[in-house]
Amino acid sequence: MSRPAGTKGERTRARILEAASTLFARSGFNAVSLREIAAQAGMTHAGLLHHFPGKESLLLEVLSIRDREDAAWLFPGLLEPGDAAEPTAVSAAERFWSVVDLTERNSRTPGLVALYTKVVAEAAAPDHPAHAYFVRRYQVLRRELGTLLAAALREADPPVAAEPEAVAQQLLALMDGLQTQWVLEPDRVPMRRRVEEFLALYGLRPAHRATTGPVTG
Amino acid sequence: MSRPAGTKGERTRARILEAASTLFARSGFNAVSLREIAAQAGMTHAGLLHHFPGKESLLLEVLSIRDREDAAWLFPGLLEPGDAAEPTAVSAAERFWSVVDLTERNSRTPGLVALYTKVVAEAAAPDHPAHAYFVRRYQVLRRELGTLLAAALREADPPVAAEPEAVAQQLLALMDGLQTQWVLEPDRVPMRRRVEEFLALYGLRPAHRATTGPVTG
DNA sequence: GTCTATATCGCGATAGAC
DNA sequence: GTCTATCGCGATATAGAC
Repeated sequence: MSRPAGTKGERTRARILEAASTLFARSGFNAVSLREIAAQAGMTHAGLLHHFPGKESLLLEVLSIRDREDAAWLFPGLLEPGDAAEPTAVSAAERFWSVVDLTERNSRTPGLVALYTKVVAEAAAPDHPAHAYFVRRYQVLRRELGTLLAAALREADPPVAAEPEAVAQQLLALMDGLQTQWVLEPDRVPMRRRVEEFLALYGLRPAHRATTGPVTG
Repeated sequence: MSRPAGTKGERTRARILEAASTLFARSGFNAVSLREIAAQAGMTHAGLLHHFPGKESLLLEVLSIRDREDAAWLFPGLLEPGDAAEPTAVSAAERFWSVVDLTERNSRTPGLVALYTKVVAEAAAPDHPAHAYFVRRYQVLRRELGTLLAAALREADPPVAAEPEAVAQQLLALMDGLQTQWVLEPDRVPMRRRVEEFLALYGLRPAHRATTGPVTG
């Protein structure tokens, strides 16, 4: 909470991001104007646009911070090798199921889930500022999740012969698609259950896990 | 191609939709202005907005026309009972696999797929003009696809005991999620193959189908 | 009544002065 | 690094034309 270290520009950026994060989470994307965000950060909207090229990129930055926090926990050592938690403290199987837990976590922040879905959809355009980011994101997730899945499939009840990266791609698609439906109709879409049913088809079961609460609430 | 029948207002609406469809498919959503669409339809942008409440709803209408064409073929008799093709000309199993074929068809129109994904994402907001439409769309798809799946599961190699609507929900989510990834990286996402792998887990295989080309090219 | 146009608003984005 | 000024945009209200 204390003032972040760094240059004045970096502190201003952080101030803007905090204001944007609060307002987006509260009111969505379209309903919030750059002028509001700028006012909350103590500037005009043109001043804000000196730090971020546009409104869309502001949303992307807010979401990718959250994304990076998740990734740092799930795949320690992937990003900044600095101060990640002890790398091999948890088993591959445990970390795999914590990926599934993200589904549950997302259920608690429907506003941001909807925004994330929106940004992914718009990033389809090759010239979109977030395009390269999402391409890389899915590549990394497929590979890392595939590695965890390979281990889990070997340990499965009868070991299952399946291409881990293909299953990872299916799993990521299933989770994304369930989120789309869940955002529309939360009560009719038991995300976690559908994911577990899917994994059970490959012989993967949650086993006896404590309610670890693996990711920051 | 000849002038559509109906009142003047209906003809104007059709003219606007044709202009919008052309321009959206060519340049996407954001890059096209209401003023351009209106000009191509021979009016001012305010005149256009007399027929459609906003730009978003214009896109929704364009996409839902296409959606309705698909639905009319897959689930004859669901909508206007007027002149649908002979209802029981094809078996449930055949119609089920033609749903999967839609995935292939979509691969040929990446621009519209991206727009569709974008609209679904934005329709998450309960007050969005398309919200009710998509809620109903997924309800109908789950139910109808569930019915087809129930028949297919009974005929499966060893008959599979699974909740048809739950499998339908998984299948729809998988297809949506695969589209998201495919739009970003067409070469790395073999949609059709992933869907078939998934259905094989439930004992469902395409069997010996001719290359029917079930939906209008 | 049905349709279209003019006028005005706040918006996101850009250019240039300080 | 922040501002003022300006642009075209989507949207709304309201008045006018058929």
